[in-house]
Amino acid sequence: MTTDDLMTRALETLGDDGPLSVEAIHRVTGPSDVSEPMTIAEVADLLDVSPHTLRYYERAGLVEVARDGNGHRVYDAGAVRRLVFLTRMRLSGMPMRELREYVSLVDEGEHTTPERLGMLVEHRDAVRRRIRELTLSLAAIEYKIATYGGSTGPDVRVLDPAAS
Amino acid sequence: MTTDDLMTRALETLGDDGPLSVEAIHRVTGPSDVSEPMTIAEVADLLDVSPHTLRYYERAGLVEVARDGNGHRVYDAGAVRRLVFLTRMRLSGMPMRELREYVSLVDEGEHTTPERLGMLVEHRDAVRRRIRELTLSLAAIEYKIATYGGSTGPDVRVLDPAAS
DNA sequence: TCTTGCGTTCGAGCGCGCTCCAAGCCCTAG
DNA sequence: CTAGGGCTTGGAGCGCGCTCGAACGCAAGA
Repeated sequence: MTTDDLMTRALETLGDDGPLSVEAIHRVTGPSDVSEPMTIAEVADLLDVSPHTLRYYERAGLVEVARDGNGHRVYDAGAVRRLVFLTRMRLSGMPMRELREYVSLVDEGEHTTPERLGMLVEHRDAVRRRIRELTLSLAAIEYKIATYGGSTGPDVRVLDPAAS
Repeated sequence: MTTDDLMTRALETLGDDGPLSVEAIHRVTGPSDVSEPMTIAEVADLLDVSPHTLRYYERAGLVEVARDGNGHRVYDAGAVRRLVFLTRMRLSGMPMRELREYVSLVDEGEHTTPERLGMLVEHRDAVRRRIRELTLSLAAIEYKIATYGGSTGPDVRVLDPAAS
């Protein structure tokens, strides 16, 4: 296991029930030492994605990466920061298409800031909805585990209609 | 919009911050009037999936559905209950492969109960992890929105290194 | 009667996000 | 000198979960 990546470390940092304090978010949003240029393997390790995926993101136009004398990729602080952002968005379910759109807005300059903010807000809402959906499913799964009788549906009614 | 499906209704029922009380879970796990046989369109509507998807699940061996005189599918209470379960598991991210495995365990009989329970527990843990992951991403997204300066990375350090 | 609409089947197609392959280059260790 | 390992490229391949197309059947309504 590559237990060294950002997300894993952040999750461990927070423990099992962190209230997501401001400091926690600080740790989450910026724990890496973005200073020295990194190789593709190092970045892959940091972000817990494969080098393949990093090249794929570059080909998709999501990030520009310089090359050293041997033609090898060199990820500077800016590239790493962008990839941290990109992988976080991917992990939270933003499709590649939107990411491409977002990045092209960034490339267009300052005046697209409102639009970008709009995308972020929209994605935030989508993530919130997804969390609520999962939370609901989780409750149902836990309920099923607690009352497990087999078959695909020990339906509630069967057990205790009076409880409501 | 098909606002009538189970999940949507459950989400509305809970409001925006429900503590997931027992009654809430009752409502979530068994709100449908499973009594009369249903047509494919009705089930699709109930579960907010397409008829295509229902046929696909059947082809995949996840559920058996009877036919009426015209060869049309007739979903009885058992089939509907199973499909409620299946779509909930799908929605919470269980892959088709595992669902097939689960169902085949059900078909094998009572003695596979422990194994099925194990699968549920494993899935429950996966859902919990996913929720935590999303919650973390959400915090980062909210942070970015709150401090939005443009570019792909107003990195924390840039803003207030002293805050930690 | 004829059209409309909902259903059926089987098989093919598709969008997504990687993931891998093949051929080649460069550097280092043995 | 050679072998190994890590990197490069463009393009092809893949697994997943649907989603759709084509050809057809049946039944109710204009």
